[in-house]
Amino acid sequence: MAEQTTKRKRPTIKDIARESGYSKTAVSFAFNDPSRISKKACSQILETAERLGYIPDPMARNFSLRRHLSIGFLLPQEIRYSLQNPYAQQVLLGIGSVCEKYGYTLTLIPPLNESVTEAVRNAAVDGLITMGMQVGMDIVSVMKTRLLPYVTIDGTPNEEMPSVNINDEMASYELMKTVLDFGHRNLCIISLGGDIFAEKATKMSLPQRRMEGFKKALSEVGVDLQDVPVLVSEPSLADGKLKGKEILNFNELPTCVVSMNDIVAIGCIVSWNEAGLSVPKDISIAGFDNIDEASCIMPHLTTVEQPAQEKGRLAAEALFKMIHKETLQSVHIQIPHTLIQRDSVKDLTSGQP
Amino acid sequence: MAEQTTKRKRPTIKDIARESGYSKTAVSFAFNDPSRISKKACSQILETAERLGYIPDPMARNFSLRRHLSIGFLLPQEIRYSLQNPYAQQVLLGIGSVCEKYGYTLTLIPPLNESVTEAVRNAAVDGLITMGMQVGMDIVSVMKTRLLPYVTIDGTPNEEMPSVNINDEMASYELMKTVLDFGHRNLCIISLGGDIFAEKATKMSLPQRRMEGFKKALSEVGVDLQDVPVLVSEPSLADGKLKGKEILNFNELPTCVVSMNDIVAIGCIVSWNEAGLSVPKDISIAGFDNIDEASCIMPHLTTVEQPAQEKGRLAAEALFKMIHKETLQSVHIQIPHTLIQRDSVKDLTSGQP
DNA sequence: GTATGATACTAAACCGGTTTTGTAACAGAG
DNA sequence: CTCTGTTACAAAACCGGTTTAGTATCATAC
Repeated sequence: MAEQTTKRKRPTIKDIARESGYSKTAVSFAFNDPSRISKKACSQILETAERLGYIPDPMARNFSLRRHLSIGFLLPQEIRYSLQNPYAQQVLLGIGSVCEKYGYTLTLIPPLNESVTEAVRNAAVDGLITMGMQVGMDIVSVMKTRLLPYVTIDGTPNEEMPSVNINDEMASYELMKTVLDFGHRNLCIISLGGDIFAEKATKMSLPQRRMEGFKKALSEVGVDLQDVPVLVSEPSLADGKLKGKEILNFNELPTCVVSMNDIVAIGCIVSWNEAGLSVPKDISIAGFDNIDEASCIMPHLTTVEQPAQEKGRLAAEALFKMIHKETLQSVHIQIPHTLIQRDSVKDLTSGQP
Repeated sequence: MAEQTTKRKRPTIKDIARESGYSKTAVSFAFNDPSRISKKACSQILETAERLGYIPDPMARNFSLRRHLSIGFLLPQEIRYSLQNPYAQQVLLGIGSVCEKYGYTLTLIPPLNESVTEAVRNAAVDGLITMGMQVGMDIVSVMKTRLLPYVTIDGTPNEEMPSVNINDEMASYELMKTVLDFGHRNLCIISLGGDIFAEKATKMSLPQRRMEGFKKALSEVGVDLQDVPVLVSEPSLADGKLKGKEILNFNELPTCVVSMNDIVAIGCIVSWNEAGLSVPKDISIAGFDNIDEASCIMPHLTTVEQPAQEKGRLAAEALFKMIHKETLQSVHIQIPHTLIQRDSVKDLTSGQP
């Protein structure tokens, strides 16, 4: 009854003030700007703090200073998908290295109760980096209402949407052209899906932009995009394997599969190998991203190199500029891509003079 | 001169109270517990909030409620190393999926100004997961002083150090025994390094524990660990390649390299392939972790499977238990490992009856 | 007609820091 | 000796919410 719970409580600045005989102000100065008080006061205060085990509460400090010292990375899908994708991992790495440089932490924000909007409302961050964000989404208005600076990677460049992109349409065009130049006409495309924004995708979404590039290359050789089967895969090895198997069940096996994503392409190769097929002898495949694994797997993957880390870095640098200037300037960064021709697409024209 | 900066300010709960004609309390209830006020009041307040573009400040809420809704993952080294390591990525994934489940964000905490201790002092989180933490480190006392719950993965199990581990000594013993059973005697070991705790490593650090396992297996066949060259590598593909090249310059090429880390083992294979060597014909190698890439690379890597995601998940679940019970109970979780024999270690005994 | 309780609200305290404002003591300038 | 400026500190306001304690109104019970 009379027994008191021994729930220890952290000492606060007030306790240190009382115990050391100085004021809260003095304690605050001792930690933040010792030049404002006498040497004696400072040492007495710090000693008291040490003795009582006082560490200033980071949350209270941040609240008072109206900052978080953290930027958020809004995950476009459940964590297990987002972080499973090596491309996203590289982007994360790029963002992270900039955070490190500025002494910020990096907050990974998964959808809250399956609601990305809710997650953004509650995010305790100074700015946000998103992937694949498009204008008109609820999230955008929440970020604007919160006056939260944001940058989107792989989203739709727009005046109210600072962005970092490669030229996806051009890159896809080049990739498809390479495949077509090798004589492939019986194709299959694997598009991107699985993210939370997919259902609201507009014409200018990332998969759509890449599809436009494919379409252009196809039309140049007289193939109608409508006649090419299109699968949609989540960006994971597992789903890639699944799509690979699915393709094996086609009435007519394509001579080449073009995937918008290396990890899915690799999944295909793995499942085809398991089924006894040899790549590119029996079937060719091209990917997108040039993740590290693309040059490890046999055969080495023909793909488009896009500097994922660089994307993350640039987005983060732009975001920090906004945070420090406390204004929402609009930036659009486009960085170069490179077509990487390796061994996964067979040349059907060779030997035919 | 007279021009006022048009720095928009977010409306606060006070503004909504004034504008709607109700009190702060009423506004708070409208958002958090509408049953406490009348329907009319609630709708008027929410309407006013909508009109003025009011979203409750997450920081102020969290501060008031003494919570962060975020747990921290303390990166043992610079971000570019930590997140480059597929093993750590899997751990992260495991932690993240639990955060998602509880509606928490996951804060990646890089060393602050190269000081992990400073980073922990300032971390705005409800709990911490660390990797390779050992008793007696400064960080531990900071976490205890802050009354911050914590769990360590791959650290030294200890009464003041809740932990998640496999039996590293046993796993290493088994791995080394496999190599020795295949007749290898001319070995090289690649140990773990590069993390911020390395210099303070005690006898019970992770590399030391694994070394003990190696030592035991070696002694059983009469080999002294002292006679085995040991390299230390950061857990990255790049450093793995470097160590691979270094080994090629040995006076006598080992018949088998045993790495404490798959990513480093893969780096070795890549550099050996580039040098024209064939694995395991010319040189064998065994790894540790069984990352996805271990079964992609040729030859498939002989390694120890440890459930990295599961480690992250268990650590996070334990941490959430502590957070919700608001007490620092000590837990020690050990999970099983599996030896995975694949094709990267040549059987030197076959053909010799 | 008064006590009782529920309803719907407000005022004020609180979370733990930082920062502005104020003041006493003292030094140096004129 | 007075004026001014500086030093070293304290008191109080502030950040933007939540929560406790309190009050007025009204319905119901007795």
